[in-house]
Amino acid sequence: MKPQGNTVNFFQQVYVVVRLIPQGRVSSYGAIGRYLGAPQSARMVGWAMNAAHQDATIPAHRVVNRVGLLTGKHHFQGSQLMQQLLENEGVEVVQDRIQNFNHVFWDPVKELPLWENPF
DNA sequence: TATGTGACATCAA
DNA sequence: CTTGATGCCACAT
Repeated sequence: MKPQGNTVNFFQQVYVVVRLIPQGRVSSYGAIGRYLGAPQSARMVGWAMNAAHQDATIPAHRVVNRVGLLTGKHHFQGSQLMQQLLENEGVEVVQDRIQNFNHVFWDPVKELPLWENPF
């Protein structure tokens, strides 16, 4: 156990939550951070994604910032790959921004009961 | 140990 | 709408 708590676990948590995002829906760094009990650590979520963006089992393209802007698209192989993936799932994207963001937004805190939480 | 960095969030102007 | 500043926490060096 770690007295100071969460190091690797935080990343693992992020991965777990991201994998739970349904197809055709998106979530935000802040929302995931809140779900993990760290509402101020949205940057960590981004960092976790950065560390995991090579992991194909993690749908990183479904994670955007709070306004639905595809801020992380430059980290994908193709400049349009992220948008392509989202549109492929039925998410409308215009000028790197998700349309109807409120409609497709998936907040783990609201949508997800506690059952998936490994803690 | 200290410093810099980041796929963010929020507020002020 | 934009820009700038601040907070946050883990990681890299």
